[in-house]
Amino acid sequence: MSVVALAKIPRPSKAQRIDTIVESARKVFCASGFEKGSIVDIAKDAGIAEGTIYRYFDGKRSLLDEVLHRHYAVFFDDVQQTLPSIEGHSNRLRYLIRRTLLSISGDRGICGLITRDKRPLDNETPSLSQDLNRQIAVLMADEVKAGIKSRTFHCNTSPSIVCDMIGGGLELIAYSYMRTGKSIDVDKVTDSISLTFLSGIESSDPTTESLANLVERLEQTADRLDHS
Amino acid sequence: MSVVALAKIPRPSKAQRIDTIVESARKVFCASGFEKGSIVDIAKDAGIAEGTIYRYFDGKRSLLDEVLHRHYAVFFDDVQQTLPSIEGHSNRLRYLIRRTLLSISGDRGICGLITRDKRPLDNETPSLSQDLNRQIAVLMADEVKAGIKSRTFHCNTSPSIVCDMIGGGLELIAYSYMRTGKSIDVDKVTDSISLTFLSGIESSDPTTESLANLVERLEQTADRLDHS
DNA sequence: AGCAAATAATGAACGCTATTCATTACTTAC
DNA sequence: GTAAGTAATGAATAGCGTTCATTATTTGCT
Repeated sequence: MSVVALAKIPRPSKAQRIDTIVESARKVFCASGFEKGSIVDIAKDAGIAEGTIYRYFDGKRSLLDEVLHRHYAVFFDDVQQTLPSIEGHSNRLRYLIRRTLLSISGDRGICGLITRDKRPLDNETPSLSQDLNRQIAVLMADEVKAGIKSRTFHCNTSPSIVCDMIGGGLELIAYSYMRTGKSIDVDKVTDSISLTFLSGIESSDPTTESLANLVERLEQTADRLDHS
Repeated sequence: MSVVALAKIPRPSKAQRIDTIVESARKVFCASGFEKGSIVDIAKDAGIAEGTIYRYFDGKRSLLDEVLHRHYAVFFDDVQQTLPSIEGHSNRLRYLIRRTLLSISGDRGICGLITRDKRPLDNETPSLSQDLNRQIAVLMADEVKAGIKSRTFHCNTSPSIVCDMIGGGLELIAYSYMRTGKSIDVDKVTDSISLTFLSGIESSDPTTESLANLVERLEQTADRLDHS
C-alpha cells in the first residue's frame, strides 16, 4: 500500500447527491439546451458516473423536469403569497403579467431552456416544461371568469382566448428577448399588454371608463395644487 | 444471368426525386414528428437508400425546412393575392387571423409538426420553422402601424406587442387544437380575437380625446406652478 | 469491533441515430 | 460503343441515452 493513506471519502447524502445532479443539469442544459446537453457532460460536471444519474432519475427528461420544477417552485410560492393581497381583477391580472415578465428577464438561462423546449405532444413526454405557462393561464382564466361574474369584464369574448393572447404574447416576448438579447422594459411591456386587452374586455363603455380615469387625474392634480 | 430480364429502370429526373423525398419526409415527419421520424423511415417510404437523401439535402433539418417551405408557399401565395383586395386595417387584420386559423385547422399533420418544432435558438439551426408566424407577424405589424398613421388605431400600446399577443394567441390555440383534437370554430375564434384587441386599439371617441388633452394641459400647468 | 446483507456507484457494453464514403450502377457525349 | 461523368448504394462511423454485471461503500446485528 502506498504511503499516502487512501482517504475514504464518505458518500454524500441522497438529498445532497440529487442537489448536485440537478444543479449540474441546470448548468449544462442552460448552456447547451436540452438536446445538445449530454448526460456525460452532466455527470462530468457533477463528478460522478453516468450510471449514477439513472439511480436517481428515470432519464434525461426527468432530469429536465426536476430542473424546471425547482425553478417554477420559487415563482409559484411568490405568486401564491402575493396574489391574494391584491385587490381587483384587473390589478391581479396585471400583477401576473408583470411577475411573469420579471421571471423571464431575471434568469436568461432558464428562460432560454423553456423557450427552446416548448410543446411536447408525444404520448410519452409528460410535458412538464410548459407547466408554468399552463398554470399561469389557469390563474389568469380564473381571474377573467371572476371578473365577468362581477361585471368588471364583459363576456363578448372567451376567457380562454384572452388568456391565450396574454400567455402567447408573453411567450413571444420571451422568445424575442432570447434572440435579440435586448433587455425587457418590464413596466412598459406590462402597461402595453394590460392596456391592449383591458380596454377590450372591460364591461363599461369606453367613454365612461376613460372619463373616470380622467376625473381621477383631475382630482390628483387638484390635490397637488391644494398642497402647494 | 437469370431468365427474367433485369428491366433497367430508368432514373427519375432530379426534380421528381426531390419531390418523392420531400413527400416521404412530410408523411414521416407528420406521423412521427421531427425527432422520431428517422431518415431510414423516409428512405424506405421513398424506396431509396439513406445515402441518396444526402445527395439532395444537407441533412435532416434541411429536409424539414423544405417540407415546411412548400407548405408555407401555398399560404403566402393565397395571402398575397387576397390581402390587397380587402379594405380597412381592421378587416385586413381580421383576414390574416382567419386565414391562419384556416391553415391550422386545415392540415393537422403539418400543424402538429410546426407546433412541436417551435423556437430554435441555436446558432446552427437556421430557424425556418417559425417563418410562418414571423412573416405573418410582420404583415400584421405593418397593418397596425398603418392603422396608427391613419388614426384608425391609437398609439397607447406598441404595435409589436399587439402582434405578439395575436400571434402568440394563435399559437396557443393551435397547440390546444393538437392536444385536444377538438375542432376549431374558425369564425367564432376570429371574432373573439378581433374583439379583444380591436376595442383596445381603436381610437376613443373625440369627446374623451379632447377632455384628455385638457387634463394634460392642466397637469402641465400644475407642474409649472410646482417648479416656481 | 467484526462480519454479513443491503445499498450505491461505476463504466464498459448495447441499441439506436444521423451522417459519410468507397464502391457499384446507370447516363451521357463523342 | 465506349469512356467520362453522374447518381445510388448500404456498410461503416461516431455520438447519444440507457442498461447492467461488477465493484465499493454503508448499515445493522451480535
